[in-house]
Amino acid sequence: MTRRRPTSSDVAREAGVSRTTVSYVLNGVSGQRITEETRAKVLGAAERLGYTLNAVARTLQRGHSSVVLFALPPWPLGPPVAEMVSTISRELSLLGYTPLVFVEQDTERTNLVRACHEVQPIGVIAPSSNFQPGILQKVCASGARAVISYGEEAVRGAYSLIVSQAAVGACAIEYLLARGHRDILGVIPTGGELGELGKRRSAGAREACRAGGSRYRAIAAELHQPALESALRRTISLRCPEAIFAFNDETGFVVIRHLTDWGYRVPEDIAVIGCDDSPAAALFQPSLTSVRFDIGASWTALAKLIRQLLSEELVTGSAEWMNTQVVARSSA
Amino acid sequence: MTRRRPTSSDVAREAGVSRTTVSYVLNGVSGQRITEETRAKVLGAAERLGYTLNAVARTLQRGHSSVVLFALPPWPLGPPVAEMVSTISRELSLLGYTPLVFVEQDTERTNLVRACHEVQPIGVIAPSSNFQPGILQKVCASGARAVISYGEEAVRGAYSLIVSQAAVGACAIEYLLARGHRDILGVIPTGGELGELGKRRSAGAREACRAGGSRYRAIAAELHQPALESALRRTISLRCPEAIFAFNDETGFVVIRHLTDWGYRVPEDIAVIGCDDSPAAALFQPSLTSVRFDIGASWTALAKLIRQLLSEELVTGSAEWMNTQVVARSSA
DNA sequence: ACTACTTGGTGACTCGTGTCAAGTCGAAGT
DNA sequence: ACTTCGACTTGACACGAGTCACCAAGTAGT
Repeated sequence: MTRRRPTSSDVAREAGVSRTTVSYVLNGVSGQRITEETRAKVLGAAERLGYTLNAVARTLQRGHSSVVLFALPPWPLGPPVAEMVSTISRELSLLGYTPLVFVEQDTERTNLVRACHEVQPIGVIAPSSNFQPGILQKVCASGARAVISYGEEAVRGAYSLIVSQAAVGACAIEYLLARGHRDILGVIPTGGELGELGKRRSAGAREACRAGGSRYRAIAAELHQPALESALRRTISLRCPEAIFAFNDETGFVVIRHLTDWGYRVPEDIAVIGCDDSPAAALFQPSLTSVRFDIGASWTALAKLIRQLLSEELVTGSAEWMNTQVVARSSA
Repeated sequence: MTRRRPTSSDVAREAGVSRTTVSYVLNGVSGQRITEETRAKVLGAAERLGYTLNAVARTLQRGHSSVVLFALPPWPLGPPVAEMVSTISRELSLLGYTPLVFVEQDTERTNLVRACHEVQPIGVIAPSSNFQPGILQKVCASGARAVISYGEEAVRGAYSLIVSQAAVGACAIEYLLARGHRDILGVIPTGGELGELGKRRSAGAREACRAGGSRYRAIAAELHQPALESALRRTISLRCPEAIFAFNDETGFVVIRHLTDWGYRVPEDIAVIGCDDSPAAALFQPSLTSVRFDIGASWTALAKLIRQLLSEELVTGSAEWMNTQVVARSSA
């Protein structure tokens, strides 16, 4: 039922020429002299047989495929990341590469290396947290010509896109400072990679408060748990903050709900700012002020960068790759 | 800098045996007699050299890799899909396969075939809308041993997971009928693939209403646009429905916001039910009743199915693969 | 001492493509 | 008649692994 795909030998036989000639014609090799007539014969035979080249064989011979592997961290990804994935996919696809997404497992980080061995991608884009010592070398040894890391810190030997979560926190704080708030409380969820993200954003917030001469406290607890509610109540009754910086919009929703339940008015008594600018933020009552961040101003710029990296030799460098911006609504 | 990876020939040389022996030892081929001493020599040499097998070469020889390609439709994917992806990834990874995600382009559907040629996956999981005539055959010809389709309709020749959007709509309506509502309005967004989804859910809703002896109207408009607001107002003033079925939670939020702005009480005057059970649904005021659907009750069951398909010959069949369930909250 | 059989291991071929060096055959130049 | 091109073709090797058929040495049987 599943017929064997025709090979270049089949095409050669059909066209009555040698396999070498077929290869030269189909790859448009320059420096070889081939008559228009022969070209036509080969092309016609390939067409008739429905020839498609075996990419795996070419990968074996070249040492790398045309796949660009895009590794994603294991935690659930929101709409901005989804958009990033689909846009980069489209751009790479237009450039003639085959974009594939690799979802990391929280258990083992070396799976990225396994995936690289499996498809020998020409390019790899992965979170910087993934590049434990030795990983980059293994990825390169698998044939990758360009490696791009994205995340908080730079990776030596890879082109690093700095996506700073600290900057997100700082952006939120600067907005609150500009509104005159001088006592700010951070609410940060714990647990797993989300907790790691939270620490980063909170650290950026604390630093911004220090620089702006403002007080900063933070409470950390698991979302949707009674522990968060009680910690929040205790902290607030101890000393009521002027504003609350929520790790993300969902945390913001929870905080606002509790505050209003307890009789606080938002934003009159306590202002609340979230992060991520999720769709629900505009619809919530009161509507939630949130930090919107675009990972990279222009996707075509990223695509261009990737093409450069792939066409030339392995280049290293780094770039700030995050725009943050507060979307002001009624909660702060 | 990027040293060549050692090959099995290198291991053979290091161990002082032939390449054949190395292959037999490393693959644990039965029916071959190999001394414990030789085994140890080979294993030791492989260890010393840090040998890792070149998967591409094996793919060339076997005709397929250990990659399972998971194709995703081009529209933005919500948290449930993200969870599905990450869970299936984990399960397949545990089974020894290499799961990779392929994000389809809205422009060209044949890109899936290109990706298959590039990595020659052993298994392919793709939306049923992708299987235009001829596509399945090409995917199989690229070496795939198991093909699973998911979506509204079944695909001949592939194992089909029926994921019925109509059932989601029907589930919502049945809940409303049980609550005694007899005049229901559907609010469905338009545009692109989301619109396609909407039509399906709305059709299921209409059918359920017909079966239950209830009236059903639907309005379709682009979300967050004035057109939706005016259409909603006009329709309601014409005849006030007892309940509103919103295509998804976000639509539900918008609807509730408008209704309360206009002085209607939810659910006393008009009940509202959403779909997707998004995190914000519980936090919204009033909290939004929503249809939760698990795509497949048990992921391990799906993993088991995949393993079966991969280990045995190509099997076809189909299964209903959707559980719907209403999460009752205050809005309906 | 000859054959039969087992043990332990190897040479050679395969998968499909790229590419380089060498060879062929006709036509044109001197 | 000899050389020199142009336009190919041919053959060979490489990429890295899997695997079938065979072989040399040792052992047992008669």
